[in-house]
Amino acid sequence: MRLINRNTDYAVRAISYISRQEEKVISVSRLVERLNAPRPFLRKILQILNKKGILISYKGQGGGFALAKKPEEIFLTDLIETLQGEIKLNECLFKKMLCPDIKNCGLKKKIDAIERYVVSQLKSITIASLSGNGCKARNC
Amino acid sequence: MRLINRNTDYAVRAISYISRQEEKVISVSRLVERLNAPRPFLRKILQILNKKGILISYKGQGGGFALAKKPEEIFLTDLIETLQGEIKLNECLFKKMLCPDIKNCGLKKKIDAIERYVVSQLKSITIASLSGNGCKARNC
DNA sequence: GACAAATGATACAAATATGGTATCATTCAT
DNA sequence: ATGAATGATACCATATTTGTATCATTTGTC
Repeated sequence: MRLINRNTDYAVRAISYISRQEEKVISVSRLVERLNAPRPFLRKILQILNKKGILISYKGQGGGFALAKKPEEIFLTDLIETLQGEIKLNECLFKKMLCPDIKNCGLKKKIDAIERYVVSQLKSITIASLSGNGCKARNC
Repeated sequence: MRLINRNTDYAVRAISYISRQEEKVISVSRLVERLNAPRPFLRKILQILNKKGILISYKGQGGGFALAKKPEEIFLTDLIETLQGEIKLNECLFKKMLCPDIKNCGLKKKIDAIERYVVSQLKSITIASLSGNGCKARNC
């Protein structure tokens, strides 16, 4: 039961790293070196972030990835939703089969409330808020 | 990314159901019927809850499972921890490999705070609080 | 224009977690 | 004694997560 998986974690590290460099465009080779991430796996992640408009990619010699937004505008929820899918702590496991009246399920209501809180908290986290923190830990 | 898996969900349903019956001891056969759960799977769950002191089992003819505690004393966290393991939203994925200073990781700190909140909320949920709610939905 | 350095796209595979099955042993009320 | 129940445990199927491999396309440099 993890809120953040490896996709997202690599993404956070990569974006944080890029955001701290002088140069804007950083190659995968450099990221692989710094993050100790498996190259094809990291590439896949970066490609997705590119498609989603969080990064911009440049092909050809001297190419790589740059931020498409300011670090203050990249939210953790964006990364999670892009790389792990919608944030749903709740997702009832039985649907109509077992639950004649899912709307009145006490458990669902309570978990829903928790979920709303978690999402609201995650929404407040940006790459900038992580880096600013003196977070050398995540290699950012 | 679910807070509650099928183990726990079946457990909640089973315990809720038992708590609402006149008789104290309920057989697996009856639970299977009411909950529409796969018998061997449910048995495994009930056996674990028995070992953990949440249920009491009675062997032999007329046997089955009874609550070992009052519904107000059975917390959702107990069930989750017993059946899914410790509640850890956070669990850093890279340990020492990548993180030279995990204690100062900004992301970890933030997720930790969220985790504390979630656990505190889950701790406030008991079987009684679910059943009392008019929760017919979960077949309790 | 040729070439090498980079990403784009995509199919495949290994490892792990989750959900479920099967079977035999043991206990106990009748 | 017997049958109805749980105890213990090994196994299997499926889904998800994590990672690999490969070929196509783009682009800067000579």
